[in-house]
Amino acid sequence: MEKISPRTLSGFMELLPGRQVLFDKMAEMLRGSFSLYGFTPLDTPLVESAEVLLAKGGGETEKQIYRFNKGDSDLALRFDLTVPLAKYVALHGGALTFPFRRYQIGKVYRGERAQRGRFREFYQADIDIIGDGSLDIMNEAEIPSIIYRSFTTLGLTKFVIRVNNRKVLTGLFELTGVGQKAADVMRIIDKLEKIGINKVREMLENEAGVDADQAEQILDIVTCQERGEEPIEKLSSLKGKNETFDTGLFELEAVIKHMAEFGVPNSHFQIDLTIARGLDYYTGTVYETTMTEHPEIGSICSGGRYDNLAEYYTNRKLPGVGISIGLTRLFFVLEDGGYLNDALMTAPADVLILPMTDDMGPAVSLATAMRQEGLRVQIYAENKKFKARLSYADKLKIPYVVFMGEDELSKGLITVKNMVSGEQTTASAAMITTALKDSIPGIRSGVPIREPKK
RNA sequence: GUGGGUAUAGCUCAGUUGGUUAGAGCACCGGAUUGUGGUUCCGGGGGUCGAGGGUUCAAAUCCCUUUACCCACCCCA
Repeated sequence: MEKISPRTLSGFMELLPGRQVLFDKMAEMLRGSFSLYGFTPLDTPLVESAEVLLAKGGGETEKQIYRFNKGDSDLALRFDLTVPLAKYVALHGGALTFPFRRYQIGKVYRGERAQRGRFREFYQADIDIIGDGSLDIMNEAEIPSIIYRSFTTLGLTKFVIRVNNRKVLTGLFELTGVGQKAADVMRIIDKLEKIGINKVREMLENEAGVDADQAEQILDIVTCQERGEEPIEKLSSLKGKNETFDTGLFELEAVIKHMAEFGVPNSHFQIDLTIARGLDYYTGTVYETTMTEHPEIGSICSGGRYDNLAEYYTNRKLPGVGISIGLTRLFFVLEDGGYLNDALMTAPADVLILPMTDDMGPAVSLATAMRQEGLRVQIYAENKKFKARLSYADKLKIPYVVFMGEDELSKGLITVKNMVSGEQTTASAAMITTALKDSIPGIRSGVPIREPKK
């Protein structure tokens, strides 16, 4: 029979068991961090009606979304976790308590060309705080501290949380007379770090149709940091001329001030007037977190404030603030930096039982008794050679193997072998179970270094 | 959607100006060692050279087409 060649689609990721364990550890640590801030877990469907997901319409989303029909239904895969959240709060708002704080870790889908750090299927970890009618700016300052805690908990130190405020930019554009072209100007300004000031100047003039002196005014403000100027001071000089600008500046100052109180050290955040985007529903504060040692991978966590998340689904006004962490990207950064290593590796079982007689009964009873005590146990029931069985334990890094052979069973005993030290002990099942129970918690947190063979 | 690159064993890759039966390392299986793994040694299985067509006495190698993947742009986590 002709075989179909097994393959995984481009941009989709599959991990081998060892790395999957590490990925799950990473997700678990993030959940731990999020719950410290009082967020509740949420899960929503991967598939939604296309009408719901495309409510906003137009733009990149429409081009990149996976969309398909099943019977008469027009369906789509979610391309982020924020739109489904909007639907969720619009639908269940009556039953939720606001401000609603939820976290969600799940896969999202984008039908774009895959490349380094860009996947078609990837995990996002989102946290959002949704208010009913209003939401205090304090929440916008708290979000970066959650990023800070989450990343440092994972062991990361080399990252910067950049903060900006869209109202500041919008106001600035109005002030310089390019308000009509705000979207294009923002898009181009956002490229500053990547392509440099000269190309940006060129693009502003050629693509956005901005006058040379208008471009100069904007660039003067936006790149002030590179010249060693203090952004807040620079912006303050423009105060009182545009309402949107003033509001944005006030918010930016407040966020910066409270962020410090929330414990984000100066070294890990900066005002960056060039970050503008993320998805386009943001209306005020925006965040973008990049890894100092992996600029090529792009933003690993971004988000911001949106004034009316659910406007396409309800008349109820539900402002919010949130961020999205690109877990799949984060995982590669963590692996590359050696943050996920054997110290975090956990074997799938604590004990492997090898029944060596035809009667599996005693092995099954022992497994049941050990599981009752909280030990993670596998029975190796296959009729393979002894060395193959031990090799199985070795490959899976299972730390203890129990032998149940004629010799032991006839005396009512069992033998346990410590796969790390090679030591073997023969004793009653009860004694061994108790001894393992005491030693396992330490083992489970990581596989100890194997002693060299003599 | 646009541009560039790559495609040889399960994986990572060699393969000379086209020239006998296409190789290595890792992985896998067996043996040395029938109740003792991770080391070592010996042996073994596994390939329509991505697919289709062409040039040639002869193609993994040269040409054309096509597909997939990778990288970059757009955009983004």
